[in-house]
Amino acid sequence: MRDPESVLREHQLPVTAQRVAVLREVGRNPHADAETIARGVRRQLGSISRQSVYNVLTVLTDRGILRRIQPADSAARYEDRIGDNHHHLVCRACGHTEDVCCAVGHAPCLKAREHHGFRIDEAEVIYWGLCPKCQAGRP
Amino acid sequence: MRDPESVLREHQLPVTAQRVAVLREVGRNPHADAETIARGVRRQLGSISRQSVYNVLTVLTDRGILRRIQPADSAARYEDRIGDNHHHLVCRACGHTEDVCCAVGHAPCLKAREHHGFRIDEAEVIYWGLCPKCQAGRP
DNA sequence: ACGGAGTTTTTGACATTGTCCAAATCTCCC
DNA sequence: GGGAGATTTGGACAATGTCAAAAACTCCGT
Repeated sequence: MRDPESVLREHQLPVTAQRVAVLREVGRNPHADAETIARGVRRQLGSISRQSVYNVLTVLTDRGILRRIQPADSAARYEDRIGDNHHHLVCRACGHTEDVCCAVGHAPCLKAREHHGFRIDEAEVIYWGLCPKCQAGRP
Repeated sequence: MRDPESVLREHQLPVTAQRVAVLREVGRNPHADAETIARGVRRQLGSISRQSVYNVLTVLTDRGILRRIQPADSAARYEDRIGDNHHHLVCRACGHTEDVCCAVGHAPCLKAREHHGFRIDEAEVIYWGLCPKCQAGRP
């Protein structure tokens, strides 16, 4: 992710310490959940309210600056790698998440054959399995 | 889904009124969440504890009798259509969920090109969009 | 049928993740 | 600097689950 402050300005969002710090945290720590991000921001700023973390993440996600992913059995996670339509590999045991390139090609990489009248805007793919560590028996 | 009682016996699970009722509810109401299932079971049995609903759903899911799906922004949902590797169409506005056939072919219908050492057991695909009703402006 | 071992259900407390609201604070622009 | 409007904060609240121990039930052999 580029300089957080510039990113905010480009999107005409007021620049606040909280937003800058959250963006920095997500850049440093892809697939982090809200609580992890909050802890990181507290190391940067000293403190931040829980509500602000959610406010910021929501605004940034709505503007398309961040992407929210929400695998089963874990809190929502955030990443700043957007627009390249990659997918995720998630460990069933420890929740560890990795990016994988799109299985097929360009976005949208998949098209449902039937759409039941839905207007589809995204195909999300999650590969479930066990990460190397959990296969070895220690999560 | 076939006769709930037979299904339980085949899996060597003790047959209890709660399990039978939960299975019946899920069969009747695909993609229902735990709370919806609990309400349905209460109509059948008069009452069931929240914990039992979770116990039953967990046991049945672990045995592969039910499948749990957990789209972002909604509670876990359950279905009894398993083994055919179908996927889901989820409405971003109202959460309404529909089944769609596998986009490519047989299970597993997708293979990640990189696997980062993960042992992958399932590829889950969720198509996000707006259902016909929400497109029309009333959810 | 009956008894009893082992499983399941219930109850109630607790944890996590997130939202709502109003007041205080801050950012941006003039 | 001043001020309008947006953001952050703090505290209560909601939804979705999980934990643990006691009560109830199912199944199996007799």
